[in-house]
Amino acid sequence: MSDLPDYPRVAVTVDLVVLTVRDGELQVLTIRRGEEPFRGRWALPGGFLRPREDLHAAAARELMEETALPAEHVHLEQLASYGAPDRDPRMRTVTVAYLALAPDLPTPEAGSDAADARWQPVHTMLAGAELPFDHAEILRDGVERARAKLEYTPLATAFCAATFTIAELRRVYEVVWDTTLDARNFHRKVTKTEGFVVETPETTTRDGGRPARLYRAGSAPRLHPPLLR
Amino acid sequence: MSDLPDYPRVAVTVDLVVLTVRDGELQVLTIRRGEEPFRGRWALPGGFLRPREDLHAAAARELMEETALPAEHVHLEQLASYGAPDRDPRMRTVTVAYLALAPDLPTPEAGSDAADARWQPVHTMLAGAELPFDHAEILRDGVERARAKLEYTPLATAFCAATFTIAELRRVYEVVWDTTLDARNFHRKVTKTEGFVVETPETTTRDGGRPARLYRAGSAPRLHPPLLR
DNA sequence: ACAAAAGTGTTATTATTACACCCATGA
DNA sequence: TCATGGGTGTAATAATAACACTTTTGT
Repeated sequence: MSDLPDYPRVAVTVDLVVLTVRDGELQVLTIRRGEEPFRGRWALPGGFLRPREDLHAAAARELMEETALPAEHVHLEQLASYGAPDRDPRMRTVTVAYLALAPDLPTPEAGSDAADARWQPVHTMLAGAELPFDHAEILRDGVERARAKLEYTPLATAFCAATFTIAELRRVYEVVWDTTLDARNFHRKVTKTEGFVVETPETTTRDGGRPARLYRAGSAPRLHPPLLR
Repeated sequence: MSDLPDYPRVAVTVDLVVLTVRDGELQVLTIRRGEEPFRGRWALPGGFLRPREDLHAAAARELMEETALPAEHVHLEQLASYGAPDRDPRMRTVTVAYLALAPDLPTPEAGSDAADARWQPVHTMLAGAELPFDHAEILRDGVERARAKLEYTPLATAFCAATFTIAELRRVYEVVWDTTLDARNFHRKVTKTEGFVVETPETTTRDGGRPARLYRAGSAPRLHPPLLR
């Protein structure tokens, strides 16, 4: 690196792909833009990086500010960065996208910059040319990341509440992967994979039928062996 | 996003983790810094994003400029972005790191900005506090990405020449994972995994012993089933 | 009693592992 | 001929998949 009054400064933003499983389908959090460009359009939440702010902190702040989701229940990881020279018509921007996975929470409130905030099905948002900027590409990448990570990490638990049944966890896999899984084999596999889930003393009948044991997320960072699609 | 004379511009750089397998160990391409800060120290190659340049194009350009490696034989993918407010003592920077995997090529020439360029063992560069900025963290993340991707993608072929023997491919796995693998089972697994490698008519005796068939990289984007560590 | 969902048992198939053994070359 | 690494066969073990069956609740 040389020194650089001659090198251009870029506006850095953080955008969020916040996914949840709701009504049996994968949904993404969208905000209605309150500012130009694309005012009134549904878009991914995001905003500018602040002068002395870390990237991850900026993502967590946007999650709070724009969506009012309780951050402690949300898994947040960096997804990728996007910097095509013309991705924003106003100026040169580079955005660092973050992927957030949330349990099925109440519809979020709109924050200061957003006129409205709403969960919408991923397939709807990717079907037409709904999303502005390169948000469709970012969303596709986020969904693909989530799909891949369900295989070899215990990340599916991030879509569940603090305690959950094995069947609820299975529905996460079925929705994200768009497949059906054998409930009985899935049950064995999950409960036998070291560190994936931890048994609690409680049971629930909220899914109907025989009471199901409730589990909490385990501490294993990876699944051995992986759960293959 | 609101409009933003009030929002700060950030200097965006691209840094490269270029890995290869050389002399039976995993090595990383380093350049000796020709400028302050950290002049004279070994660091990851990198440089500033240009005004109308895409991120991937900037990474490919830096690979050419600073290391003079033939880009067509190098796998290049985005790794992650790093933006701690004090990561560069000069100014606020965000760097988009790219991971490059190269076959065992001749020692690269130094480019314009670098006083020198050299392959160095990864374990050496991570042992002390050799690397400036947050380059040690970036290198660790790059190595971890490479290790993980060998399991479920055919990426190991990126460390090999255009044609390679199964044993050469196995040595890549052994070096990157720091394990030993059963040569006979590895051979079967690789040749039977659909789309991993494609047989060529040629053989070679460059590894000694009985002539080994040469293969090219296949077209499968993922390995089914994965090759587990 | 019945429906619904949880959870266990059993078996066939497939994948993994370990290692004996043969093959084709250079020296 | 011997050493070296390439490559195939085979049998034990382990993981996966398919599905019959029992358990425990709400209605």
